[in-house]
Amino acid sequence: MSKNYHHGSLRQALIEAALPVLKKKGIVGLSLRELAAELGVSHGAPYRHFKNKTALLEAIAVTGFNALQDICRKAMQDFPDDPRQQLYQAGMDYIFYVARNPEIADLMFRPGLSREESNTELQQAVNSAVGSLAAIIENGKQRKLYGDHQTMDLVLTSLSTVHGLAMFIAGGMLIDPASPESSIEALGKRVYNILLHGMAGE
Amino acid sequence: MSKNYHHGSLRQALIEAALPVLKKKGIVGLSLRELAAELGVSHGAPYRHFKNKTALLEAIAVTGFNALQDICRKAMQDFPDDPRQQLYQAGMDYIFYVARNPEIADLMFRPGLSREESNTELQQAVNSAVGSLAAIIENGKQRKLYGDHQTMDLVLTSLSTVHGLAMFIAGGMLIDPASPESSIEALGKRVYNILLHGMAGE
DNA sequence: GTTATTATGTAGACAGTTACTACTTTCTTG
DNA sequence: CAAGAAAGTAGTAACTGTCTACATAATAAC
Repeated sequence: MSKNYHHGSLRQALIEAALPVLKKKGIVGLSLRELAAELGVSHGAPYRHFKNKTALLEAIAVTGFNALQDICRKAMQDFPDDPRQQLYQAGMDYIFYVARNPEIADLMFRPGLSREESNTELQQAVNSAVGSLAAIIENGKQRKLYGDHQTMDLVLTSLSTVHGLAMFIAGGMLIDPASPESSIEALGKRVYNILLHGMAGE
Repeated sequence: MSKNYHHGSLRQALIEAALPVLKKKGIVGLSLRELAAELGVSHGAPYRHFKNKTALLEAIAVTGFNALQDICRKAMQDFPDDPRQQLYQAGMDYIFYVARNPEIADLMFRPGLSREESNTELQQAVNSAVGSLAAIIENGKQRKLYGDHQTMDLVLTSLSTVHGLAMFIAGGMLIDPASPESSIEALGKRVYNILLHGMAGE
C-alpha cells in the first residue's frame, strides 16, 4: 500500500517543520523524532537526509545565508545606479528577514555548532552571501563613496552591525519587541546614518 | 563516609566544566549527566542548581555579560579622561575575550534559547552590561565627541559591530582563525576607525 | 520491458539523556 | 542542640540520537 511510501521532499519538509519548533522550544527542545512523527514518517527517515541533528541545524543556517544573498542581489537589481541605497535596502531587508525568522538567524553565525569537521556547504553559502555584500560595497567603491577603506573591512563592519542590530531587534533584548515596523525602520535609518558618517560628530 | 557529600560549589563547577565540552561538542553535545559524572557527583545533583539544561546555558551567558561589564568598567578606570580610548579598549578587550571564550559569546545574544519565560537574571545581566557601555558613551557625549546621536543608538551600533566582529574572528568564518594577535588588533583598529569616522570617505 | 542499482523509508534495538520523585546526609541557624 | 533548609543520592519513566538490517520505490541499463 502506501501511495506515498516516499515522501517526495522530506529534506525540505524537515527544514520547514523545524522552524516553528525552534522558535518555540529552541535548539535544545528540537527533536528529529518529533519532526518525523509530525510529518508522518518513521523515526529513522530523517537520517537519510541529515547525518545528525547538527546537520539539520546547519542546513537551516544555509537557508539563512541564501536569503541574505538573495536580499543583496535584489537590492542591486532594484537600485542599479545607487550603491548607497543598495546597502541601505539590503540592510533593512535583512533586518526584517531576521525579525520574521529569528530562529534562522540564530543559527547563522555560530562557532559553537559544528566545530568538528567544517561543513563545506555552509562555508560555501557564507562565502556566496558575503560575496554579494562585497559586490555592493565594490559598487560604492567604484564611485568613490567609501574613501580608501579596504573592501573586506567595510564588509565586516557593515555585516556585523546589521546582523547585530537585527538580532537585538529580533530578541527584544534592548528594544521593545512590540515596536511597530515604522519604528524599526526609523531605528535602522539612524544606525545606518551612524555607520555611514561615523559615531563622531559629522 | 564521604568527606565531601556536599560538593561545596557545584553550581560554579558545572559552569566551568561545561565550557570545554561546549567548545568541543557544542550545545547539542552537552549533557548534564556527563558533567555530573566528571565532577564525581550523582546524575540528579545538577538539578539542584539548574532547573534544566537551558538554565545552565543561560547561566553561562550571564557570565559573559558580567565579563562585558567588567571590561567596560576596567576601561573607564584605566582611561578616566579619554572616553574614546575607553571605547576602543573595551572593544578590543571584548574581542579578545570572545576569541578566548567563543562558546560563551555564542550563548549571549540568542533569541532562541529561552524564549519561554524571560530569565530575569539574564535580563538583568544584559541591562547591567549595556549600562556600563552606555556610561562610556555618555562620557564621550559630555565631551561632545559623538555629535547629537542618541546614546542608545550609539550603544546599539557599537555593541553590534564589536560583537559581530568578535564572533567572526572567533568562528573563523571570514578571517583566518590562525591570525596572530597583532593582526587581530590591526583589524580591530581599522574597524574602530570606520565606526568612528564612517564608511563614507572622511 | 525486464532487471540491476540506487535512493528512500521502515522496524527494531541500544545506549544515553532529561527531568521527575522519594529519600538521605549535611549545613545552618535560632 | 534541635529543627529546618540546602545539597546530594538513587531509582525511574519517557524520550532521544543513532545504528543496523530490511523493504519498497524510482531510475537507468540493457
